[in-house]
Amino acid sequence: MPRGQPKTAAMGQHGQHQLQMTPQPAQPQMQQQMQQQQQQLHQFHNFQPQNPPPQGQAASSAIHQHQQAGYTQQQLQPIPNQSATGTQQGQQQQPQSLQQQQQLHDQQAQQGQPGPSSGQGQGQPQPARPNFQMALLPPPQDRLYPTFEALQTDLKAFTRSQGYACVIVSSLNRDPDGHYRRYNLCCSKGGKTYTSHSRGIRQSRSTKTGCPMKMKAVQEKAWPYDDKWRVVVQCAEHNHEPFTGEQPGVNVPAQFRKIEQDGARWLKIMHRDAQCTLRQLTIGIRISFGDKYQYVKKSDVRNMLAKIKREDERKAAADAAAQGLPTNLPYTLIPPEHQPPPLQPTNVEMMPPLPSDLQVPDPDLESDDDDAEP
DNA sequence: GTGGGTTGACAGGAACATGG
DNA sequence: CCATGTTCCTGTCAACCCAC
Repeated sequence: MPRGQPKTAAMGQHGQHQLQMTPQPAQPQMQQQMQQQQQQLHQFHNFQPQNPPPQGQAASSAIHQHQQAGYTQQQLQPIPNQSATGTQQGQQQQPQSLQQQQQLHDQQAQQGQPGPSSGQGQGQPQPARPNFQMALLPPPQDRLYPTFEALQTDLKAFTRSQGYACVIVSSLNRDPDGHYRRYNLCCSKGGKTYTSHSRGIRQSRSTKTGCPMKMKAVQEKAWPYDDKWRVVVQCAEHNHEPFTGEQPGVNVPAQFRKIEQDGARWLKIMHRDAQCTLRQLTIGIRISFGDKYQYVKKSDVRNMLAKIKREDERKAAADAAAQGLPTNLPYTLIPPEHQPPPLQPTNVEMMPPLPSDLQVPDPDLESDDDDAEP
């Protein structure tokens, strides 16, 4: 939630928010646009993984990574003059000094242009409302996946190359085994609205922009799907810039900063055994896993260490409980040999039955019908 | 700069409503 | 019955804040 901005502005209905950067086409035009995009993607139906581009050719590490994942360069390469060109350039221009980047940012700020993430050509007049749509291409819809996990993995690789992330909005339509057959997905900048319960103590804000992009992942039984999973894009529009990845953690969706089991194990060892500091761990995990954790922030590492600590404590408590020991109680138990002997059962005198004139009928044995004859 | 506590944001599941 | 949308709840994440 942007600071000082009413919730309804940031989380408004689709197409009504202030951050609408893509002009809303008429409905038939949008359909045509989507069809064109799909045709563009369709020509890669039988694609083969490409060889890495030769040295010196403009190809970011992210593109290379997703080529390895099966995406062609053309698929991943946004159309020139779009913001994503700058996005990719931003990733390519890593050697550029922070000072230079700051100067560029300052120049753009003075010219009223978006930040370096929007990557406009220098010295040329820029449109006030750039269209980021081609940079944020929707995922291909012509692919079938054996599992939802496979779909998710492929989707994640594609959306990462396009500068956005997808999240699950809801899951539904369970089969007899209890497995979901459909997931509603959306851009991480969109999705469900959130009614804040903030008491104004913290200056926190939502990262949502009310992005209308949405799609669904469905497992369909009928031919030609044969119980396979596929993606159906319901709205391809975004209302925000793609994330740049120019600096780790800046503007990068949390979904691409998530530390998985391998990273967590590495952190655990380096923190506990090597006694590395938070700063050392952050730098270390960025460079030790290739591009996988290149966007991880210091706060991500700290939160992961806290999670590891919580899990360790939980495990220790579970082990203690399994041994019959107290877990997290503020006291300890007296050993059995020091406890007093158990009390012997004693005979308790029972109450005599009530006299007949003091007895009342049992309500449970009565009829619920008040009008019933006795 | 770092570690840790605190607190708001939000992902995801579940239940329910609605309409074809 | 199925598809879709909405709301509520809970656990986790993200980031603010402060002491050191």
